[in-house]
Amino acid sequence: MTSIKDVANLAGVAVGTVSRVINNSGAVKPNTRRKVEEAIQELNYFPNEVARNFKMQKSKMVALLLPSIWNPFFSELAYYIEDELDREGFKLMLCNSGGKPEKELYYLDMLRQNKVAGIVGITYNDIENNISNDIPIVSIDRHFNKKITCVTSDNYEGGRLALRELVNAGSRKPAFIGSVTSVFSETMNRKKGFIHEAQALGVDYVIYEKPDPIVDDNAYFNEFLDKHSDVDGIFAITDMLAANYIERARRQGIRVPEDVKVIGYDGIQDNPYFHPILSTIRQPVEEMARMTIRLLFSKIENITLDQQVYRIPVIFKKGETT
Amino acid sequence: MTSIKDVANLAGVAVGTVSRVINNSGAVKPNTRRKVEEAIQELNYFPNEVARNFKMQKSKMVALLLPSIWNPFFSELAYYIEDELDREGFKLMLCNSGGKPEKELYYLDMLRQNKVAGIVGITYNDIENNISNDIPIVSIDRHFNKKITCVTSDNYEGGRLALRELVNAGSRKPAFIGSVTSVFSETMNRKKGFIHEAQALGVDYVIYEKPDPIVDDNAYFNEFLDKHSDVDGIFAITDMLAANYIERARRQGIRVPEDVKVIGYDGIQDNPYFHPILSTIRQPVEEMARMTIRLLFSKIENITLDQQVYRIPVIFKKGETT
DNA sequence: CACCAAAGTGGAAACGTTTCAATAGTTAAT
DNA sequence: ATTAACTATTGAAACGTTTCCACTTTGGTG
Repeated sequence: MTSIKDVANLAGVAVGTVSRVINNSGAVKPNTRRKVEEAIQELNYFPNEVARNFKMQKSKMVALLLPSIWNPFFSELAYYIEDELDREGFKLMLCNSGGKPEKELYYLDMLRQNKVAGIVGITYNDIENNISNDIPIVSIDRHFNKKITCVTSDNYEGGRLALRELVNAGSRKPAFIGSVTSVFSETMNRKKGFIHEAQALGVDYVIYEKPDPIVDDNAYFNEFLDKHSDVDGIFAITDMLAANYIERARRQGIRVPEDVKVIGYDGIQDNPYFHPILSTIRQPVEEMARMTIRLLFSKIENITLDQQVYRIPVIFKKGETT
Repeated sequence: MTSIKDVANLAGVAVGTVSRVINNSGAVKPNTRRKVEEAIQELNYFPNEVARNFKMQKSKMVALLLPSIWNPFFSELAYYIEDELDREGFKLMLCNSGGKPEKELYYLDMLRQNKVAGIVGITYNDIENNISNDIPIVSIDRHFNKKITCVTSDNYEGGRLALRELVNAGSRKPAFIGSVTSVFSETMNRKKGFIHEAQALGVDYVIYEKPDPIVDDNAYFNEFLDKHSDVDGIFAITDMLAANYIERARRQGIRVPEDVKVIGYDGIQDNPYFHPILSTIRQPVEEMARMTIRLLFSKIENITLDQQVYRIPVIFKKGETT
């Protein structure tokens, strides 16, 4: 492999000079620069990024640690994250943890050994104490404490919005359905917003949560449909859960939206080919992704941030289910 | 940062010895090993992977270069690819090219500079001539020539299977719809199989292709629906196109599957919550992903492969549209 | 007991950069 | 013509490993 030394030899200058030409650092005479550039051309030289990373003791690699890229919400997020990283010449490393704590820690260790510049974490477990202080992290939808900055959609307002939209659509007894997740999860605020708005409006409501992880999906839904036959509106904590509910309700002869209005959360449907087209609280995925990376860049550059949690507004996207 | 030297000092041995302990290479007395391990513990030392990569002139990083991770087919693929890589301690770098040739080349350059161990390429353009020989590549669904090994589903058999299933479902005049893609694309064999099987069975058929990229989607479908009102079966080159067709047909009062049977290709629906549930030729995504990586490992280890193209069998997955 | 092979260990070179102190070259003012 | 003040360049050290050669120790054999 041709190295900076070969270029220096051919151009008749010292390696330091070549380095300065490549990096546009320090002063170089136009004439010298030309000679060096010619040598680079001639030898088809390109800098060894690995050697650079080694010398500099830092890389332009950011890791995205999430449960599964297969999840459409995450894959959209990943798309924009990669795009934003690329704008600054950063690269993305993808790590699927499966949501397993031990795998999360395993990856965290690996990332430390690989001296990544930063981490975007979407984790189920509290990684706060297992991460060395020197590596910047921004998490999405999980708020641990001040070491890790959190970006999230405005779950609380989303919950309020969902309740209002259900009521607007005619629901008299709306229900929130979801799974109990980590105490650190920001998504629980969807429930909180839902409840508060129902109370503010004086609306009767139901909360129905399943323990996470799901042991018996069928049992969960059957019990719900049995117990709460008077419910005429559903706010599901995710679009997938909403779709799942609708499918099961349909089998029991419950019509959506005629009998029951349904609103999901996420906005994963980006094409109108599959039905039902969900009414949903749309997360501004692109904005979240880009903000996450910009915050991460700030942390990498040691700029202290003024907030611990950044909440991005959501919008209601009307589909066929309200 | 604590280095191998600190460990050596504390343990009272030479750096070489510590290295041998860490890598289990060469002989080390049990007693010495213990001392070193204690020092490692005490200092909370972990090896600097970047320095290692530098010294070894190779990394355990594999890049996945594809149009967009947002595409559900690719995100499933990426999931399994990462999983298979991880089994051998390899890491995955994700690159979205947007299908743009210049971005593909830009990434290829970057990957070369970063000395990745290998590349999985899902590209729209012929990258064959723009890649240095020394970096192993396996491509998915694109067959350029012998330098790049190709993994693909058995598109030809998939096409034949689709035709047969349409006929079985009662179609008398099936049509193939798709976009004209790169000549290197293996996916064109879907059409070939479809045609051959139709001819073999003596069935009347229609081929309707749109130029890629799509300039006017509406015009495309309107023209097709106009011109070919006698068509009673559709084999769409992808599931997304099938779903798109169904939606448009529905608006014109065409019922699926009563009036027209539809079969897609890919098998992207992994949950039964959204309708229509497509009848489709399911690509064995997991198997393709794992085989791709195993072939890549072989190339990395300089094992010569016996084939240029590896075709994996597909299956017909019956949905609601036939 | 002397010798030898094998096992264990030390030490230094090398990988390709960047950076920095030291040196050389240039310009402009006296 | 000398000097001062820059500008440009050189050359070497350093980053944290691995590897290889040379040296030392160990254990077994004649």
